[in-house]
Amino acid sequence: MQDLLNIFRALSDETRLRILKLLEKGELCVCDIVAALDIIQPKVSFHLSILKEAGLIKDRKQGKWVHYKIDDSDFFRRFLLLSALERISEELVKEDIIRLKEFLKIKNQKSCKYQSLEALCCKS
Amino acid sequence: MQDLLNIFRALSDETRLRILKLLEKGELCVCDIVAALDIIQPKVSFHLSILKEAGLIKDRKQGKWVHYKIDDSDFFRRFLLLSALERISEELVKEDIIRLKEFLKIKNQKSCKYQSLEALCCKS
DNA sequence: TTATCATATAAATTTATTTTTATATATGTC
DNA sequence: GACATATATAAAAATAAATTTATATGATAA
Repeated sequence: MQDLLNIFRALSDETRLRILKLLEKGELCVCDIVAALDIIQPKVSFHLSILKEAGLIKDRKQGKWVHYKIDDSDFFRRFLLLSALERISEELVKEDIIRLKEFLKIKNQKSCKYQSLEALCCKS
Repeated sequence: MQDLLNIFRALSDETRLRILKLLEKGELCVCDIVAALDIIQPKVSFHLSILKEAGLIKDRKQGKWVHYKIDDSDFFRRFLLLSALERISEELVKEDIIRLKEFLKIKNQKSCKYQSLEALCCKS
């Protein structure tokens, strides 16, 4: 029961649904999400920890960065996410996506000055 | 979005899942639920109001009684409930069901002394 | 090795939710 | 009409969750 409650509790917050809606498009690191949602970093970390705790997302450490993505190892959770996120219109997260794209563009320009370093870059 | 948040918020509480688990078996009036869960009546009314607000259950007034049942008019909600409640083992709500059966037995003995009144009784 | 950057965590605060207690309302009974 | 019963609601209190601010950690770069 606690397992189920954690899942629903994790899904009952607007910020977390916005994060999930972004992660549906692919893996992102914390700073990407901070930029996309335009909210402070500890707040993002807090919400990511709840989503992770609920088994909805998983992380991957790479150097200074921590990348998060949807955890699709459990069928029920995956299916719940799919059917829930489908019900959130793109219109509602439009601004988030614009800010994310803008941020990724600048980030990818700044980093990777040398070809040889490209593989190490945070280009999620 | 608010609609979706209300649904998940409604589902992220143990008392409410217990109520839903009982209602899956059929319509019940408030006093049945109070007896089954063995909690005070205002608490039950509070949780029922949240479930109703989320569109997960609906009520039907009949004399002094208010009967509640799962609202199956929306496909997404119905399907969400089915897949969620399926994940709660019967073991966990065993006691609730025992108390409910006990209560219904006594209730049906007490009321309906006369055949002619039977149709008016609260026998959910 | 000092500085910087990305992220996490802790503590304090604010806000929201749940629970309890008391009371209101509405229906039906005597 | 006075009383009892089922339920709802309001107010107060208790608990939990989210937000902010400050700081810690750990990796890399200078």
